Amino acid sequence: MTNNKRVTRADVAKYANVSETIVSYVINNNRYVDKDKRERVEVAIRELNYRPNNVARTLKGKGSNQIIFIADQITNEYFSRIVSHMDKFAYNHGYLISLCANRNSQEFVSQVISRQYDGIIISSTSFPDEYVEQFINANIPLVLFMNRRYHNIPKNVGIIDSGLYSGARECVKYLISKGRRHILYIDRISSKGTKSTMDDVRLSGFVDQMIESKLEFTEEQIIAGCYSEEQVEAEIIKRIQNGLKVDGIFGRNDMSACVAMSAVKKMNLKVPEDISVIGFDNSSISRFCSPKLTTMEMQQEEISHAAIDMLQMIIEGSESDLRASFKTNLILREST
Amino acid sequence: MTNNKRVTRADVAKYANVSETIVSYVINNNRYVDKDKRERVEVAIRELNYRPNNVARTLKGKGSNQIIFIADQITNEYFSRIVSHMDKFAYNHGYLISLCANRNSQEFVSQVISRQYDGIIISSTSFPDEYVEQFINANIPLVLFMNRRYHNIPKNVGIIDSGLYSGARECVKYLISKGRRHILYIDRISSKGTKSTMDDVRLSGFVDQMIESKLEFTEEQIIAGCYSEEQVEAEIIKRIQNGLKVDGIFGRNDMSACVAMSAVKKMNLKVPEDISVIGFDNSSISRFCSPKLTTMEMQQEEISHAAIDMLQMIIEGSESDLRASFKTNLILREST
DNA sequence: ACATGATATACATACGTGTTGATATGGGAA
DNA sequence: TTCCCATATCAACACGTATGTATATCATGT
Repeated sequence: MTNNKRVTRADVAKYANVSETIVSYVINNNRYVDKDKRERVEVAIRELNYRPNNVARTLKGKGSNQIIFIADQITNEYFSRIVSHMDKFAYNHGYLISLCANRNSQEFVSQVISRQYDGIIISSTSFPDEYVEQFINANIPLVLFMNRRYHNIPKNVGIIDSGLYSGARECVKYLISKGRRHILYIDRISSKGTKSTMDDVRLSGFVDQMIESKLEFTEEQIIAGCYSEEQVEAEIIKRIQNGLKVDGIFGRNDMSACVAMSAVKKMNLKVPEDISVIGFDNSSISRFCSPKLTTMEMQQEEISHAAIDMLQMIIEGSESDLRASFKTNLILREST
Repeated sequence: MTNNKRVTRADVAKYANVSETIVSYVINNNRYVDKDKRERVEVAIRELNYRPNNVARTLKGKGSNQIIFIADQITNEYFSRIVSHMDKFAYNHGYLISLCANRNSQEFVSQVISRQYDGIIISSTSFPDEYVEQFINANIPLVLFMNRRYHNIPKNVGIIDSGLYSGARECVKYLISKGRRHILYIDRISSKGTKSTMDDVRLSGFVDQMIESKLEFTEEQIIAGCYSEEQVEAEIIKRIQNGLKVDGIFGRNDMSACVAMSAVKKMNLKVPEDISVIGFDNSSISRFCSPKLTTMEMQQEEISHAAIDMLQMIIEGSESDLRASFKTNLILREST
């Protein structure tokens, strides 16, 4: 085991026979430094394998080069793609990403603030407004995904509409264009302990479009709050057997839609002949299930790029437009 | 907009009319403090909403309470489950997790070291040994997933065998038990720019078991290095049409297995009658594809728990066993 | 000749915290 | 009394870095 003391700026200075200040100037490249000394410092840095301590720099106010991404559900394919893209783009800007899910506590908020992240991205249907406000008051650069409705967002907070709301409306319209009138909405299958998602924008989009298109619509057409696939299937079957008329199903995500398809099959009905099914996310199950699922694709890469870019803008303090909206893309397959 | 200066220990001291040192003692609870003053400090902390700056504490050597998880492919369901579990367990220990994928550069290694993470977890088939060594030399607590072979790992580095190697062997044995003799291996569909995965333990498991079971085996039975589903399908069809005998297919993950099933269907062969197919990961596509895929389930929650626990052990310096291995679990469905 | 600007260096301070060592008080035991 | 220990406090330093301020040298232009 080699000697293990952290190599510091003082070591470099000693090795290069210059003052610490010179070393600092070379590293930050913001002052005149004699050519000869500069070279000696560079050699010393390489030789000693020195790297400025990021923690100390952060304390001095240079930023932590870290971004935190606050989400709720991180365990689905659609989300992991976004994370992956963000990770990539963030790194191009020199940032590392911390990820966390379902941390809706004051304790957590305080921790985040005390860690001096350079920026925060929130994509959560359950993260309370009150906590978002604390981040805003702490003046931390912030970008929000409009997975749900926010109120009174200042101009210096980035907002990204990833198209979920309009996408959900598109889904309904498409089912209508296929002659469907009696549409069921299947919410996501939640893991225990997660809140209800009644302010989810996909659901809002669904409801708004149903009303705007003057389709008949009651609460019975929404299946939500289920914790297992079996429960969802049972609910669907029960409602249809109780006389609810259904010729179309809109799954909040592809998983929900697939579960709905199993339920339909179990009732010896055919997809899409008897009931059309449409999903959301264009995840891999939508391509491999049978029949293949018509679904809505999001511009995940573009969205991720926009989020990181916006954050960078805010961090740099440049006065640019911090609102962006994206459209979803309908992928036609066999289930409609 | 409220006044925005960071509230610091000095503010608390002033508010409570005590010295800064007293505040520190109250927070760290490591010295005698007068009961009255203690209460005043506690009130002040609450009133001012003070929280010790994590960055400054880190600089003073108290640890950053951050862990970094280095991976290669983070965009699949199996992995996102592990991340999700880790996030949960880590938070219970007071840690936040940074996530990053495919950062195989010296620059990145230096960055990680300079950020003073309390621990590192590596699950990558491509992260070079040389960099791992740097982490070890820097004395950063480290846990490795045996996704590939490592050499000369010191005793104070945690190692977790998640069962991929033995699981792969189980898959082969199971196909053999079903009377299959001519088995094809389908590697993962890689995104451009990723390295070949010839030291992947699943592949090793496959090869070793094929040889041990004395099945005929040539390189032609391995389909790897493809960048798209179409390419994989084409390769399978080509080889079979060229006369390669195939009655079983082992997909490195469920996605590969599903693609293989499409190829088989396109040749008007039947799964499982003509060719048995087995996957790996028990991801959701394995339940929704048709026929439903036999696959191998990993103990993701237990593995994640073990990783965080080990890291905690190393950080605390307690002398415990830092080796753990898990078994996979065969899930029988329709494809075999 | 002088003023000016570019080049070049170093000291001292600050970021917000944890901890050492010194000091003070009071009570009980010798 | 004197000694010891528990209680209680705080000034000063250290972690590793960035930078404002001060100072010095030198070439250039007037």
